[in-house]
Amino acid sequence: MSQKHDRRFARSQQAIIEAGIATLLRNPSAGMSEIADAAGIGRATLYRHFDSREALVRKLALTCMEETQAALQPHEDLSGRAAVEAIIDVLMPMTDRFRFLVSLWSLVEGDAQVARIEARMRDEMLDMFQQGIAAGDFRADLPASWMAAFFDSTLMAGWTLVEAGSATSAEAAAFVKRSFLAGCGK
Amino acid sequence: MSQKHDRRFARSQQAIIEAGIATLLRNPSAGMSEIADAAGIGRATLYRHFDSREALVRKLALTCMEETQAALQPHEDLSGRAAVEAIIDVLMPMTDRFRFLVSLWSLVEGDAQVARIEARMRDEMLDMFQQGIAAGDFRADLPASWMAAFFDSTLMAGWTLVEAGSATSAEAAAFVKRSFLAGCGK
DNA sequence: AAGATGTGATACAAGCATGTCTCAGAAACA
DNA sequence: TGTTTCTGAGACATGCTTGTATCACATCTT
Repeated sequence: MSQKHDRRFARSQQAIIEAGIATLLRNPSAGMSEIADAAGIGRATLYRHFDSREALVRKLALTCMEETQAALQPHEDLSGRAAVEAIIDVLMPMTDRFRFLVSLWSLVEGDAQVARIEARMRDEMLDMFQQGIAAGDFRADLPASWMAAFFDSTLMAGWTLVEAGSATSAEAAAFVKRSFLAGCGK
Repeated sequence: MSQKHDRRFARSQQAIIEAGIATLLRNPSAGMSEIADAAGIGRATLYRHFDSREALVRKLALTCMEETQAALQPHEDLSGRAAVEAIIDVLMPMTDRFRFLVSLWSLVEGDAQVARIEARMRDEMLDMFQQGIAAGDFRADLPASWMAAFFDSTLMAGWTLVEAGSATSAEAAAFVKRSFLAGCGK
């Protein structure tokens, strides 16, 4: 990778991304000051890393998508129930990333690159469910588009429970698997 | 009811609420100008009806909760699967109302009255699921708190599908029923 | 150690949304 | 019809956020 920057630069960058996701998730209309404070850096430094608030939000969204995709990469070959279970196990602990995308979608949906990547990820999901239906793993009386929406929303429900303190991440993952597979499997 | 106002006043009020919900749902950071435009009224008039943006948002949330509760009222005596099916049928066409609450929760979660009403509605939901579990309608290996979260999220998934144009409201309702009851029923 | 690079603090200009006020005109009421 | 009530348009002050620029200082590199 390109190591063209100082250690400090990389450290700030990381702090910004982490704090940015957390802060905007908690308060979607947080300003640059609030984000800088949360990251433990000066506002001026934040602007040195990102030209504008819009650029920052965009970068955060892209990062979340990249990380999500990277986490799913190893399980690309799986399909049907096995794929669903693997994806849930991988995604449940990544609360922030996926949730950032779902909750703050309206902030980035206009961006072309973001939209392109999202479309690709969605298509992969649809394929996965389509395959599962064809293989007899999933019920045939529900369209793949519904399964994809249902899957995302069920993951969100799991995170809700974890955030509310009503369940651990592992417990929530179990609930998600049980309810989703019972709701779509056959 | 108290008819202490002009027809115009009532008409503006209604337009503001309708446009407010729709506009803020589309763009959570919409300003008073944008909302007034959407309602087809002047910004000054908007301020005559609501002292501040915060008061407006609060009113919108309370309205959504009232309408939701009023719609559910007639089915209060139902329980188990029948209750779930009835609630889905009633709520699916009310996309905006419930979705406003879910999507813009962070804007109103600080308000005491809003929180009180929300807590009551959630408790009623929990009771409903608890009863269903006791009656053998729902699986006993899933906590009622999960079922409540799962139920809300599945409704959201249905609305997502409708909004994306992938299904009609009736179709989505059928998907929601099928997947939710299969995912929690036994 | 010396130079390069990144940082925090601060000041600053500009834009935007908020909330207030006024006034002329339109619509409702009785 | 005459009076009351509501409205739209616009001016206005204010505060907040954005984005830029500067300077002294700290940290990294070599």
